[in-house]
Amino acid sequence: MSPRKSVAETAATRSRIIDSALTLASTEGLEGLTIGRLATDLEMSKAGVIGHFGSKEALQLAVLAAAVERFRLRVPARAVGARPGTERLTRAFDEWIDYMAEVEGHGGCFLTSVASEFDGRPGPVRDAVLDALASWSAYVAAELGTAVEARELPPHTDVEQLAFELNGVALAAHQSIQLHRDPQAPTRARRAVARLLIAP
Amino acid sequence: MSPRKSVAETAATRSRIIDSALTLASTEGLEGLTIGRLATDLEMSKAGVIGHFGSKEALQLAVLAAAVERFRLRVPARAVGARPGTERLTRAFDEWIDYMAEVEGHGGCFLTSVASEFDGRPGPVRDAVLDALASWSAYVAAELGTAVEARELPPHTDVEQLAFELNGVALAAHQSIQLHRDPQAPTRARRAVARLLIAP
DNA sequence: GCTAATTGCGAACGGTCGTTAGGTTAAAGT
DNA sequence: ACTTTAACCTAACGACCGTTCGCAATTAGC
Repeated sequence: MSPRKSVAETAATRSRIIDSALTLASTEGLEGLTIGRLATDLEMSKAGVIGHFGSKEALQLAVLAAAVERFRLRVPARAVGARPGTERLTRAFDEWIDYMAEVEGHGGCFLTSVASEFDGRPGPVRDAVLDALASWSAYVAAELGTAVEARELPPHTDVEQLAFELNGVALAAHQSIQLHRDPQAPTRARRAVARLLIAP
Repeated sequence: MSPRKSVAETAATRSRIIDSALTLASTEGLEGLTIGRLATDLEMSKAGVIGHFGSKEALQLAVLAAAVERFRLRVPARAVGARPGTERLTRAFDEWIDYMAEVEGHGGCFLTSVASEFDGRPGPVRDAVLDALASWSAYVAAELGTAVEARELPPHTDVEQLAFELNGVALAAHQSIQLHRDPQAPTRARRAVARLLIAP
């Protein structure tokens, strides 16, 4: 039927699968994702799809890794230009909020959704989620530490507490956008971040 | 085999099923809940289980309704004793946080989990979730309004904004407890609520 | 040009899914 | 005492699940 592709196109097919899987999993969940459905969407056979990964769990991990990479490129990478401290953090949360509000089918921040889906389900997927969130937490904590040192925040600031509250703002934004589809959510979230990061 | 039960015990069986389904769905999700698995846990046949509800979706709605009722009895009902305004709201969030931190197998606030699971899945279940959350939102907004009238909060308070941020605190608590199993989460959440509700 | 490796397909596997039909048994109504 | 109703069962249904096997087609290495 179709002509065979060169080896260089193997990676292309792989990422085509992951792209489609990301879209599918953002509505059905990472566990609700099925190989048959994925194969239909891609106009491939089930064997052709799973052959690239070996098992469903490996596919799930690959999809998650792709989502994490996408988040990294979209959020922290776009904030490197800003001055370390509150400025960079504000920028990063700004980007995150924009990212969640994009409606190009990928259903908000995939990582946030999967974190909720797998919170009570031990295994490699949960571990990978925890890794990604730990990395993000470390990033936020480091920037907050810088901000305190630079006196942008009061010296007695409880960094862990502030990180907790910032995370809450992001989660509230995610829910407002995904569930309630409230167009004011990004504005509210930005205001909340500002209230936390700009010393009163 | 087993003796037939009286009609009065029909409701008992029904609630036995719902109880078990709540436990199961709090780890597997409401969609990941399975009639076969449920029947095995209850030592019943699949037909015996589904016969009480008619379809899986009806079962899901019944489970959700039970979770909502449980939340109502646990959170707002326990706050009626407190004075309307910030006092009652603080009490309500206190109860909510305690509720989420309970580890008796029911996996935190079920409503919060399902809200995330069905945020991108239209249908009766999503509608029921939206109803429940709208009711809770109205409750919070009303108490905040009372607090503003009573000058417990500044007159220029943006009630919607404050409700958004309070919701974020609850979501952060849910994630910290369920995913990270951080024993400090309740303390952090209470501190965050206090920072929002006690005028600086 | 020949061989080896890669890529994807078709078909099938045992298993589980939600749902339904029909039968059995006990309780309720009269 | 007899009938009706309700609760629950076994058995089966078609559909789909993830996974595996063998095979055809194409490319890469030599």
